[in-house]
Amino acid sequence: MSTNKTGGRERRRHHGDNRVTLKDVAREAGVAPITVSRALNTPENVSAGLRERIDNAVSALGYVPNLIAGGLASAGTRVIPVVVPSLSILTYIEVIHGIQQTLEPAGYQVLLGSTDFDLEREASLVDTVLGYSPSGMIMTGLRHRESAERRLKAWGRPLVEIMELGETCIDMNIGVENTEAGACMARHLVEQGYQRIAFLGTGMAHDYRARLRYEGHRQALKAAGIESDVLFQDDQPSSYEVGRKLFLEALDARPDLQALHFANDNLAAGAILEANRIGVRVPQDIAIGGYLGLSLGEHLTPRLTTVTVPRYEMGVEAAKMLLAKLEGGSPASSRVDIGYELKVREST
Amino acid sequence: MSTNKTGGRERRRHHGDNRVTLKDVAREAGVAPITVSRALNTPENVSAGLRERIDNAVSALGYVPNLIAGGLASAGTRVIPVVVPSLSILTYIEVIHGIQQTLEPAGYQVLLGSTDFDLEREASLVDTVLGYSPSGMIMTGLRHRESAERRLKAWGRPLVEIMELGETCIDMNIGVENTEAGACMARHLVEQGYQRIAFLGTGMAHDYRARLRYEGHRQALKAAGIESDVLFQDDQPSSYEVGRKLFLEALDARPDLQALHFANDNLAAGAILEANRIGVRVPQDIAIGGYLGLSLGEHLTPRLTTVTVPRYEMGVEAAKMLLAKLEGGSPASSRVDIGYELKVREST
DNA sequence: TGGTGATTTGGTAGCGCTACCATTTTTTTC
DNA sequence: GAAAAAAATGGTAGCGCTACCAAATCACCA
Repeated sequence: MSTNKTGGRERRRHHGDNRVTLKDVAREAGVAPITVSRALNTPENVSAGLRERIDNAVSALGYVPNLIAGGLASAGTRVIPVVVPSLSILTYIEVIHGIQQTLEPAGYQVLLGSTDFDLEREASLVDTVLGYSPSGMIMTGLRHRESAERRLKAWGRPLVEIMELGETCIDMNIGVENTEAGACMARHLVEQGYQRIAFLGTGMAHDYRARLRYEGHRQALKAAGIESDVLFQDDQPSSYEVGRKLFLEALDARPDLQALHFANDNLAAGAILEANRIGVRVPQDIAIGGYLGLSLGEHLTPRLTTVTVPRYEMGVEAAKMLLAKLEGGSPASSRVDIGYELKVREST
Repeated sequence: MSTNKTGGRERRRHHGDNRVTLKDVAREAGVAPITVSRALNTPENVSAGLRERIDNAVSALGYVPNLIAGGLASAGTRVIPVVVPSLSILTYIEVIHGIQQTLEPAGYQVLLGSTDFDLEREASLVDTVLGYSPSGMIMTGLRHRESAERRLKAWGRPLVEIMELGETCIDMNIGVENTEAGACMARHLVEQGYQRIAFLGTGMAHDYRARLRYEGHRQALKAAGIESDVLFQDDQPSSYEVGRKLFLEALDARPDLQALHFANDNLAAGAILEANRIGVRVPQDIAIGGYLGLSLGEHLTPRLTTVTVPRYEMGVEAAKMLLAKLEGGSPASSRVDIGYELKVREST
């Protein structure tokens, strides 16, 4: 029975998991706890000899720091909440992937939050995650409830708003000009000689970035002298199935249409796959354009013309901006246009 | 200059963000801090009158609990780390989605970790995330480094291992019998009359669940009296592109093949899309089967025969098992076979 | 009306760590 | 070689919250 070195009534006040603590390491190494703390956090302030003794004690005891305690005592917990509208949309996943691949090697962990496009939920999620004393934070979009915005500003730590670009971000901003991107595809369709062009999207009631792209689409058509404005939409989240549905709906309702501008590649792919099935020729019978640059697009027949956005890279860059600020410096720029690219392929 | 009510040299020892604390609420409501804590955590132990006064103070001051401090003082932090091999594989994303949609409404936050299929990284990630005093945890697979396994056992809190099914889990287990699933598709192909069947997969060196499916495939073929065993593999992660590559490689190397059993639907979809493009008829020229049940499969021409696994549901169930245990009870079962289903469609 | 038990409130002592300052030791300088 | 500066180590006091126990209040019944 290993009573305990100190021999006392070690009843361990709380429910302690009996984890090895910094104190244990200190005892083992014969130094003060604070010195162990230093050896781990700012090794340059500890003499080489002690450092080694402490490192040995750490591995001998299998010590793992309690980040919660550290977070309470100092500041951040090396947690970075990432708040996105949805986890069922590939776009956000790819951004998160980029973020995660960049933050994890730097010793930060990603805390996931999703809002289902509901700004009210976003606001309450902000409250919750701020409770974890995060070191920084990444949020989607530039529009938030006033309460959330106020709290984030008061919070005062590094924050990157992604996906969208605007004048008035809280701290840092990286994204694309959605209006521009929408206009880009519309212009392309017009240049290809199409006149009767529809825009097809989903969930545009809550996804205002999709609305921005639609807005760009309309402006571009107008600029080209096309006044008619055809819109098909659906409330379900984007999927191949909804793309297929919107495609059939459009064919049925407006057989005269020459080109379809889909709000994203999922929808566009669903349309092309259905076209393949029912023998509609793309682009001869009808042209199809998308947005995002999903890899699937390149494997379709015909390959999908799309406006690609470097989603993974956006995540990486957002994380880098955050890291730059976390590590005391400041990012090269606090407002980054990650850009987009029109990929003209055979579907238009 | 608002010096401070107490009038003192309020230098605020640390770097405090000046956040409203429980103490502030207590002062505002005219009660002891501990009472506020109770009003928030176990309101049934506080009289209605006080409860209301405290609630008012909370919203008047905009108090948000510091979960870090709470986590340190009590036990868990209401954080649930979810450790997966990769965030670029749709399967894991869908599982995470299910987990997140179930845990978030219950007041738990998901902490994301990815291992890149490296058990060494997994072990160190386990150390890191345990540092956050999580309330519970979800991990992928049943095989871990001995050190990680030891720590998790010693940790003693709810843990669900997902994706795979086995006799010896650490705490709770939900998943599918990969060997069985692999055998299921192979049997189907044999029953359809195909004899010369290949298995095509990626990253099988590190993805042992894919190896298990291959193993099942082999056993089924053997059981059917087919001794030849053709395997094509690639080291890159699964993608449409790699599926296409493997498909062409197989056609080229073994023109006599009758059926291709792909390790997942991403690969199989890449193959069908390429077949469409180069005019290979599926299944007349060659049959194609997959694994997972990605929605894309249903939109291909021909539609993809696959073994579906309810990935989102697996996430939901894993989270429910965890919640059951976290809330003091115990899950209906600590080992759940989420099952799979052979979806026979036109590609075989 | 006093005594018993149930309910409600409060006090105290940490959870494990680090900021801040004090002390000791080493190095540098004239 | 002594004084001054720099570097290395330690002590103490919390970070904001909750577990545990003690005290006070209330309800109830003989």
